[in-house]
Amino acid sequence: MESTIAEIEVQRYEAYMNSGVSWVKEIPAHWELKKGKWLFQKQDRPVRASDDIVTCFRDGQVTLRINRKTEGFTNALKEHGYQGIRKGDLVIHAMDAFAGAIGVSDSDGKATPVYAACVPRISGSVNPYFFAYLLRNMAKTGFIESLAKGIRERSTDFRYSDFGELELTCPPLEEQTTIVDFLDRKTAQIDQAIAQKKRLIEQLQERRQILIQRGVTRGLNPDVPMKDSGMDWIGQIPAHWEVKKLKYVVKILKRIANATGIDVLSITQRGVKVKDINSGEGQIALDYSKYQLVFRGEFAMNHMDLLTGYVDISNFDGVVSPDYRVFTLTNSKFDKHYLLRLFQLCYKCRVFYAYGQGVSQLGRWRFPAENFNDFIIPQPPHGEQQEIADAIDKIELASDKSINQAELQIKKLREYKSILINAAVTGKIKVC
DNA sequence: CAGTTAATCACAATAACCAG
DNA sequence: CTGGTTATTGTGATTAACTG
Repeated sequence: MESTIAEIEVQRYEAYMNSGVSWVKEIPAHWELKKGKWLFQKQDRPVRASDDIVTCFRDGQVTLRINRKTEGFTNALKEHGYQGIRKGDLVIHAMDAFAGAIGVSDSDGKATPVYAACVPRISGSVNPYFFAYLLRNMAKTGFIESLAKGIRERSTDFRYSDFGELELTCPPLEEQTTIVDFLDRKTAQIDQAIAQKKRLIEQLQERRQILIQRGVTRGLNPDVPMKDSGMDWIGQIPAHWEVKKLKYVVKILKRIANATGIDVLSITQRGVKVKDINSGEGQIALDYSKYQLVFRGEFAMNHMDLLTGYVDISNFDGVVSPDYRVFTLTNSKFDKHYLLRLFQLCYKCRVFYAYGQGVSQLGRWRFPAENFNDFIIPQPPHGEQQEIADAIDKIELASDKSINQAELQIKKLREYKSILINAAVTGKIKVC
């Protein structure tokens, strides 16, 4: 933590004193500690006819709801107790303050009664943006949550009255503004760097997908002569490849266990995993004896929902839901790992989706056995299948490495950002 | 009664369970 | 096999139930 702070040119204030409050040990000697209520006053404004709803998000942005998103909200039948919000108000969201829902509004509008709209007690005497940074920092460090009186998870109820009793670090006004400007600048830089890393990850994932797709459907040699495949989802394939219906390649199995005590497997989007049925998590079946057997090396597929389902080769002996599809390779001219890549591609690129059936395309879109059996796949020579599968393994390994690295960098940037904000608003560092 | 506090809703995503 | 349903989580709200 200290070493991360050292990355910026650390400048300390000349003198410090004990703060006397629990959440910060010492503060610059010329700063003051003031209760929230001496600095800010709660406003109770009537709602105007033209007001739109202002929302305070957990990242601290306080803006018209429609600026961020328009869906996923319900509208009140009668906006009982609603209040006016004005641009520049320090807004505290009593329910979600513990998670950082505190900020300065960038718009005029109205909000629900769980919001507190605060203005400086003496106009122009404090910079609300400084205190928004400070309070969000107190949320991030868990201090606001520690004040909770209620029992349920979101009961923190950090209301104006609680805010009013807090002793807040209060630098001179010019310093508040200097700190705000500094943090605005720095956090914008950090956010930009994070956005860049996120784009990089997207690009890596996209590129990986393209390479996998190319390998599976066209092979590794780009110069090989091509022919029409007759499969609408591929188009052309190498001229020396063949095609086969799945029923000549794999066989669907259904072996009901009629016994319990066997490991229950779950088919997740990260592969087949052993499910912990004693943890109380997820859905639990009344009767596991009707589950079907899966042996190591066999395929298991969630064909119940072509949107959220997936397919994998099991690394475990166990049982899965009888609603799932277990099948095994029966054609010695095919390589298991090439097939798996092909199937997984068909999920990710919504190829199977086109062959689905059901009442709802959202959540209930199945892949009927008949369509599965008649599904036509490319058949490269066996040795080439192995080469393709090996090449894809390598691609995946390399891109995983880059993606993990970028994710780690994002994590570090986020940490750095909160450490920086913490240091600036509590006077651990002097900014200029 | 108004203002708080507790409970509940909505919606999306994931991974299924169950009855006929 | 088909159609209907569910548990859980996160994050934005709304609304019912208390309390003085």
